[in-house]
Amino acid sequence: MKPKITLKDIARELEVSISTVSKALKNSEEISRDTKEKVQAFAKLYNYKPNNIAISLKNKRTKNIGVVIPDIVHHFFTTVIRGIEKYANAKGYNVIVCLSEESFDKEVINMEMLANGSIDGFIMSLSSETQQKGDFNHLKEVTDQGIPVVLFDRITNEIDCDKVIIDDELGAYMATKKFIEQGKKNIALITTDDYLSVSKARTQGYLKALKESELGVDQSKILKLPSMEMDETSIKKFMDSQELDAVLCVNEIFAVYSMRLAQQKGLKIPEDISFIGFTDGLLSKYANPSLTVVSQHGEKMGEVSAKMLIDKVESEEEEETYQTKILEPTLVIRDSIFH
Amino acid sequence: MKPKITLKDIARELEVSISTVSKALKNSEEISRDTKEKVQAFAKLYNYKPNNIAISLKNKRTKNIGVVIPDIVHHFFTTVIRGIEKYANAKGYNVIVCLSEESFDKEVINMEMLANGSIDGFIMSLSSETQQKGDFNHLKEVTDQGIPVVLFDRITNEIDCDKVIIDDELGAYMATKKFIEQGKKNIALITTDDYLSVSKARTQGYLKALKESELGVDQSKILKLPSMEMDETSIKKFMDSQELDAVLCVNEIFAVYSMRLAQQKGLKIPEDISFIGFTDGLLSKYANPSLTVVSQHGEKMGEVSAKMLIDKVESEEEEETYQTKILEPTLVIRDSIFH
DNA sequence: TATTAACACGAAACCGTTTTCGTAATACTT
DNA sequence: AAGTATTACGAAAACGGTTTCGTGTTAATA
Repeated sequence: MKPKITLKDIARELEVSISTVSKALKNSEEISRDTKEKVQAFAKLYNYKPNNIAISLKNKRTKNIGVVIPDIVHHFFTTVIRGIEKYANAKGYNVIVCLSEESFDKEVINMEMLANGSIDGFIMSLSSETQQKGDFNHLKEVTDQGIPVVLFDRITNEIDCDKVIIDDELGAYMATKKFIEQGKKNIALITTDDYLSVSKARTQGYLKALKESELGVDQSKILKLPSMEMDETSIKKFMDSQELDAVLCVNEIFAVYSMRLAQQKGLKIPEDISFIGFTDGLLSKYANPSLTVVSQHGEKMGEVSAKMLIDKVESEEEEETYQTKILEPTLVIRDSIFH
Repeated sequence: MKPKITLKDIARELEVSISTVSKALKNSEEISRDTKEKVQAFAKLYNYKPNNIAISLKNKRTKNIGVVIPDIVHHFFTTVIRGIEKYANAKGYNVIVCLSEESFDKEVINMEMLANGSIDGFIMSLSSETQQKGDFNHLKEVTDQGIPVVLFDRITNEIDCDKVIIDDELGAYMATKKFIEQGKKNIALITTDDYLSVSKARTQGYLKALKESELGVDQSKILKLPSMEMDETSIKKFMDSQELDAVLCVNEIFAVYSMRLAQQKGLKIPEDISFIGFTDGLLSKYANPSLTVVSQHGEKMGEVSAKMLIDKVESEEEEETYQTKILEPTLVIRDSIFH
């Protein structure tokens, strides 16, 4: 057990003042060559490293960023974290991850825990409960205190801050259009209630593509589930009640599950029925057949979010100008549709 | 913009000393009822919250725990994090996540970043590069400084600290035994080189089960890949060169991919060939057919690790006694084998 | 030789808390 | 009335750094 050594220890040992040690270690011009060498050698020998907490207190900067997300088991959030981590780490920042588990209360508690000095800024995606309630006071409090916030994916327009999203409407539009081009006539949508900002946008994209075509919209071909939670019964009932030849799903799990239902009915994919999902995860890649998806570029989204946040944290000016970055989704073509 | 209020602000405003404010807020007996009420009311009005950093500096306790893992995109690690987060959060701790990306250097850098006061302890799983090199000096340094460490899943015996693993050997043994019981004769293993502690243990379980049976071991039925990275070519070559009726894989991706290869050859699962993987992730559940797996109970593992760490962090005594918890794996039976 | 400049360093404030200890003012004994 | 106990508070140190400013010593200048 060799406990951490402090400036005071070095100062005592070398019989100089703490200030001298501090300056010597920073190679200050003020200190003589001799003293600097002595101090630096001693510091290296005893492996001196400044205490982060003390520096944070002095600088009022922690070099930590708080990430509050609804879930970590979903591939999309996982890749976003990776993107954040990558950028933040390169800039010398650490990432504190908090999970709201889709709960408003947990989101609030997590933010309060972090907002008292632990972090320099937040990157977050709203819990479904928060979007449903429409209560964003916890965000307002934080921004009021001057703590920078970047919202990604699940955002709200009621808070002024930087935002990063993908063009979900465009993604769904592209996917639906693809179905139409390939001659599909009965195109279903499996989504969730509109309170989730992403689902709403995706539904709009789907509707837009259909309205532009001669097919038109058939409300009975839209299944709105209460949440992103898997609900096998509802999906099965929906799939059984319809004559479909294409299905667009708001995530990859819904898509893979409904593919299986179709296969069980003896339908051939993609000849009889085609599928497209959202989120380019492991599931899509290794499903059988592999699933065509709208990729959300989670890692990129994480990097962009981290860059926006850190830029704001490190900028001197107090300009209150916020931007919303919209990333382009891309269609990753796999075997669940015609190539 | 209303910046954070400090004790000093309250003291100035109320014309009392900082100490009085501090004590009043803690409901100290020393302070008169009048003063306490006045201070508390003022604090509530201005939403005073103590600064975490200052408290950390004073207490030499951050209430942060550092989690260093090789990867976050894999389901197993993701569930472990969730388990850690859940337990840690309930205890008032925050979780700082760092990714080593299987790189030794990143692991070292991450630990050094955190070891200078940012965290009270580490929970980690070694990067493959670290296990390969066998260099654990960064861990030794940290434990030498008296920082508690809990190692999970990918561990080493060269460091004295608490450890949490599942009985990988048993898991593989159970799976292989299952194949044998179901009359399978040509049982393959797709794994990685032995430097990965988990792969080594799993291989041993596989070998043990075969040696106990009349089948015996056939080295040509074992494929050792250089890492957990997907290597489609090698797996395809291996699967093509063998007459197999059962395959045990060291993760779910290998398993799902080799299932697909078998299906492409026209084999029926599980009649002609059965599959078992490790890791009970989304992939296993939604694969077609669904994949039987050895579940590692990641979330449980995370909770146990967090509990061990926090117990150590909060214990007064400096007992240098370490334990290794071994969790039992379970077989989750799905359609890739006979029920 | 007196004045000034350069050099090398230390004292002290500061970041925001907690906590020990000292003490003035009041209340209680005898 | 003198001594003691209690109450209610403040001063100051401490956590581990950074940074400003002051100062004693030496060297350069007039």
